[in-house]
Amino acid sequence: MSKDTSGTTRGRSGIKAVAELAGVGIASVSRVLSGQRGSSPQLTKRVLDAARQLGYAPNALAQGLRRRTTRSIGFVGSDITNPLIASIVSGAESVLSLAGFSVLLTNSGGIPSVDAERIEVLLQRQVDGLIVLPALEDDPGTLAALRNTQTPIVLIDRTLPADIRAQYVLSDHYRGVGDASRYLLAAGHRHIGLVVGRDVRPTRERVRAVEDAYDGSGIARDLLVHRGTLSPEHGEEALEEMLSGAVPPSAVILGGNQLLEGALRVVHRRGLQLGKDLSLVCCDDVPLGRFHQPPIATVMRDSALLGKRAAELLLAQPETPGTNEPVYLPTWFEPRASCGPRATDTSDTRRKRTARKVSVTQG
Amino acid sequence: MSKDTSGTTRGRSGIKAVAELAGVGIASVSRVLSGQRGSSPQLTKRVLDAARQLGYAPNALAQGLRRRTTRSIGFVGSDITNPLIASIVSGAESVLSLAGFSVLLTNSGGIPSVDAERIEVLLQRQVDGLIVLPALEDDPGTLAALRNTQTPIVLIDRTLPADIRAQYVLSDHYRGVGDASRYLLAAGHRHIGLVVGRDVRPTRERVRAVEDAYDGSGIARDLLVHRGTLSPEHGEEALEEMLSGAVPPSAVILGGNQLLEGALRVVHRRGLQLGKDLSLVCCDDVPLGRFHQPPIATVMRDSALLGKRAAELLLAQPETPGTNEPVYLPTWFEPRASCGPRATDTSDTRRKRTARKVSVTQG
DNA sequence: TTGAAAGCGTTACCAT
DNA sequence: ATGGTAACGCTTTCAA
Repeated sequence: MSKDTSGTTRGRSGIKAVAELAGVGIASVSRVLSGQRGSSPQLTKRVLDAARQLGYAPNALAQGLRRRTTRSIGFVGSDITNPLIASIVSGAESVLSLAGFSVLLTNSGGIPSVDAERIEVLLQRQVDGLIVLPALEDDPGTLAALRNTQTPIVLIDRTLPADIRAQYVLSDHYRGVGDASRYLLAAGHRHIGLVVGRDVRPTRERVRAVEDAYDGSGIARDLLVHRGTLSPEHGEEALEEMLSGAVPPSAVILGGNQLLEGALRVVHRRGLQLGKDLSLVCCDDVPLGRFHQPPIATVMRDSALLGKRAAELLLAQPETPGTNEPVYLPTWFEPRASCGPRATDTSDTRRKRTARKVSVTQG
Repeated sequence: MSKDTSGTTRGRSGIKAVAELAGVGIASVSRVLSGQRGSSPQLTKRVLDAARQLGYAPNALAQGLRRRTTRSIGFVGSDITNPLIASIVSGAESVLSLAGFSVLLTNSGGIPSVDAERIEVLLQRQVDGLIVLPALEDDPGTLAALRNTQTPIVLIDRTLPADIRAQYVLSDHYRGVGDASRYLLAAGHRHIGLVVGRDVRPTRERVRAVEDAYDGSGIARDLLVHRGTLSPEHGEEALEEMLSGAVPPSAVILGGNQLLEGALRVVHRRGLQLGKDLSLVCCDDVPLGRFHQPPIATVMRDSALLGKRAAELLLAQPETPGTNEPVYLPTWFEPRASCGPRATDTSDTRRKRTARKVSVTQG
């Protein structure tokens, strides 16, 4: 059982054991190991040797308790399974781990009360910072949890009431969706469908972008907005409902990549040909989106960059207390074959050219 | 600045403050708040009130230091951006957070030395358990890091030397890939290409599965194995190379979902029609795989379940010390239109029916 | 039932 | 340059 051939007897040894083995004081061990200068070469060597021999590694809990900093940050998102979120986490983690920070990951499943609870758990764990993508921007519980701390907070793609002390990393959804809308309008589409999620910043920006695109083109607003959750199921339901309506849109913008799968189910079931029978734009890339037949036009963004910037904001915090300007990150429209000119088919006569404005359907 | 309208002055208050405000001893506060019975109703009420009034939340660091358990587990994987890994993490997180555990997430980028380093960091942070998907099964550093601890460890889809004290959650790749192979052989394919990653358990099982499928069907082994990393780039390179070879396979199995994107680039570039010019099988689902034209035949598995089982093993650890049987989880082949019968085209005459056995190309 | 005090493994102050 | 010691915030004997 106990073959101690190796001279290295690793195990649960504390700083005390190192001090004893090295024949020095506990404080000296601490000093040497935390890389502070002010120790003689001999002492340093003795300590280092002893530490190595014991396989000593400091207890981060004790360090954190004493130093009042844990070099860890918490991430609160809805669902790591969403490639967009995964990418954000990945971007943040790469920056943070390089700086010696660890990431505490939490999924809330998009449930506001869980958001709040997880934020509280992470704060109890004394994280040095929080990156949050809350499900809602006005959930009392979530806001209370965020208000209840001095810990630096970075929000991604959300804007919270001004009394919340936080920094923001925001995507310029307005631009990408605006470009997509103008592209569609230029292609002759006059009735655009927009599927969005809950009332958070990206949703508002996207709606505004399409509306402004209509206005800017001097075309009467004829926008069909469908609100729900950003799930494949909602994507399916929303598109089905839109296409079954009295005046189906000839082009649809999906405000979230998770919607695409559901939407494609409808497209395939109905045997629609994208870019011809229906033009489709998706917000945020989906792995095989560009290999779909036809490729799916997409409002792109560098999602890993969102996470990186958020992490950088957190890391810079101590030095830069004042800079509260939100960080804006670009989006851009990549037209692909899923978008085509509006079919000038006979059924067009069916359309009532009433002065419909913006109609909203709850999903 | 300091509007103290609310009676609740939340903040950094410790257990001491609660004790003072309640006019009781520190120990009593601890007892009440950790839900131990043995306190009078009056005491309990006083404590609870004081705690609420101060917005007190215990410091998990101090608790962990004292209790010698942190209710946190570490996850070490290559890349959360891979939907497979994301799904595993998500499965684990759902089980763990329900049990009050937090997850420390780490990405190693598939670099063995980083695996080792991250394991060590997590151990320093005193995690109560580790879920690991190391890049290699025999990296000395990684093995040393794992050996150097009493902390419970669960490995996913990897088998390590017997001297490593760990539990295993393994997918039955043999079955799924075997079924896929038999399907292809039955469809007339005689020369199958297999793209795999590094020499880890899934790779070995997949190779073995195809070989055994040949043998079991009484067909001479004519397998072309391409080894590399499981990246889109390698997928592209591998397929390109295989198809450019003297005797290109008529069917290819991709041993990893990340390969598909690259492979599809080749397919589209060459204008190949899947299921006709080339049959393609992918291991592990890719979001839009079934919506590709034609849909991609896939060796499926419940990847979230891998994470869940791993988490459950960790949570059960204290009670079940002995049970060291690996947990086996199924995979299954879902044939889709990307697989078709072997084309009996003229170029068939070109094939030299030499007694080639298993040829291996390094990627 | 309650509370004082020791101790978890560090760090940082303050002498020496 | 070095080491003793008091905290850090909590849990857990142990006495009362």
